[in-house]
Amino acid sequence: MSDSHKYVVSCQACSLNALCVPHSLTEEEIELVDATVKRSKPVQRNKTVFESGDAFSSLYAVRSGAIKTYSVDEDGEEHVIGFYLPGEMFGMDAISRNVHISSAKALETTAICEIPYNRLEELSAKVHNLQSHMYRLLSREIADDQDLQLMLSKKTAEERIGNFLLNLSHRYQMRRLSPTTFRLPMARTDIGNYLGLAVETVSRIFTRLQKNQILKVDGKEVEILDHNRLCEIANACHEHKH
Amino acid sequence: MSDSHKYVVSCQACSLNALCVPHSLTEEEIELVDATVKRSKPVQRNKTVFESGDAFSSLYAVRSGAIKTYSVDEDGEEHVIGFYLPGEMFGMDAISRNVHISSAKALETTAICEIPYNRLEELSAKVHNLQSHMYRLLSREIADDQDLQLMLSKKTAEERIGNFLLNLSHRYQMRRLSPTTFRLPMARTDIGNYLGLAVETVSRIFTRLQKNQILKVDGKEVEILDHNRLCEIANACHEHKH
DNA sequence: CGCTACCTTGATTTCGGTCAAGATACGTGG
DNA sequence: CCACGTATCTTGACCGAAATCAAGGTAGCG
Repeated sequence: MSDSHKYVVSCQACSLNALCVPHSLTEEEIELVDATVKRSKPVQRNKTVFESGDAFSSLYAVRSGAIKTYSVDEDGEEHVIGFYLPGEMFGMDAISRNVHISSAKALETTAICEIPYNRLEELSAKVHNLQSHMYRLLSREIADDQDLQLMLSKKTAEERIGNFLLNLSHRYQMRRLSPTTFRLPMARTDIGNYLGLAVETVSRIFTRLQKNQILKVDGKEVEILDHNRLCEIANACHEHKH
Repeated sequence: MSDSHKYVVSCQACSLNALCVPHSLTEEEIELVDATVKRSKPVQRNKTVFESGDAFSSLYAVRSGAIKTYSVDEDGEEHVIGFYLPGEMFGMDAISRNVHISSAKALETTAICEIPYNRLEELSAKVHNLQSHMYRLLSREIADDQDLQLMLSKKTAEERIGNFLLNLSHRYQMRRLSPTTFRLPMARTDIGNYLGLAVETVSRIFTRLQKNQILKVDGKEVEILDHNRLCEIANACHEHKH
C-alpha cells in the first residue's frame, strides 16, 4: 500500500485531518481512531458548539466551514481567542480544567467532528503514534499562541493585519486551497477583536492595503496581489535601535 | 499510606513538582517517573538552558530560582515569552517541531530538572495517570497563553501590571510562599517586554501604585498592601458600553 | 422592501511610546 | 573596603499611532 494512498485515506476521514499527518499512523490505526469519532450534523451560523462553563467531554475538529472561539467577560464583552479552519482542532484549552473556559461558535454553516476525550485518552495510550501526535498537536497550539502573543505585544496595527492575512493564506494553502484568493469567514469586528484593534482600524488598513495594490478587498473576498510586500509589512522592520 | 504522605513525596521529588498533583500518581508510579529525571547542576544567572535552534530532547522543570523564555527576532531584539518559577515546566513549545523555537535563560542561579522527552513519551504510554497529566499540563499552558493574549490585546498598561502581579502572587502562594511579599526575579525591562509595555511605563506604574498605597516597591522586592484594590485595577472595569 | 448588522471614512482625543537626563544599584578589580 | 564603570531604574517633556466619537453607506435577510 503506497504512502500516497495512505494520505488520501487520512484526508477523506474527516477526523483525521486534524489528528493525522501523512505517515504517522498505519491504516489499521487510522481505522481505530476513526471509529471513536462522531460526525455530528452541521452547525448553523452563530450556533455554539460549546459554551464557557460547559462540562468538557470532547475535542472537536472542523471538517468544513469555520469556528471562532471566544470568552465573555463580566461586562458581557466578547474576546475572540482564535479562528479554526477545516482540518484544525479546537477545544484543547478545556482539558486542564475539565470544563470549557471558552465558547465556540460557527462563523458559517460548519461541519465538525466530535472526538470523545476519554476514548481518545485510552486509545492514545495504546497507539503510540497517536499519543505523540496529540503531544505535538497540543505543543503546536502552544507555539501558535506564543506567536500571537508576540504579535499582540510588539507589532503595529498594519503588521498585525499583514501577519493575520499571511497566516490565513498559509493555512488555506495547507488545505490545498488558493493561498492568494479566499473568503474571510469572520466579520471585521472579529478580526479587530482578535488582533487587539478597533474595527475602524481594521477597515482603514484594509483600504490602505488596497490603495497600495497589495490587496484586493471586496467585502469578505480577499485577494493577495503582492505577497512579497505583504511579507515586508508583516515582518516589522521598524527602525533598528542604537 | 496516607494521602498527605504521598503529597510530601511528590513535593520533595523535584521533578514531580511540575509533573504531579496530589493523588494523581501512586508511589510506585512516582518512583518510575522520578527515575527518568536528571537533576543537573545549577544554572548560573544569565546562562541559557537551551537556545532557539537547539535540537529538542528534553522538557525542563524549575526546582529553585527562575527562568525566562524568549525569542530573538531578525533585528536581534529579544521578546520575552514567559517566566517560570519553581515547580513549573518549560520547553513544551518545542515538542511539535522537535527543535527549540525559543530560548531559556536563568534570571538568577537556578536549579532545574531535565526530563528526557523520549523516555517521558514511553513512560506516559504505560502510566495512564502520567499521560493524562501531560495532557493537562499542555492544556494548562494553552489556557494560560490565551489568558495572556486577552491581556495583551485588550487591557491597559495598569491592568496588565496588576494582573501580572496578582498572577505572580498566586503562583508563589501555590508554592507555599508569601503571596503578599516577594522578590521579582526579572528586570523591569523583562516585565515591560513580556507585557508589551515600555520600561518607562512599567516604572511609572510601579511608582503610581506605590503612591496609592496599593504596593510597596523597593527595587525588586514587592509587597502587595491592598490586594482588593489591586484586583479592581487588574480586572479592567473601564466604563461599560451602551 | 425595509430593517438591522456590518463596514467605511473623517475629526478629535488619549494612552503609552520615545527621547533625554539623572539617580541608584551592582560587580569587579585595585 | 573603596572607586569606578556599567546595568538598571526613575522621572519629565513631548509626540504619535490607534482609540473613540460621529455619521453615512452597504448588504444580507426575513
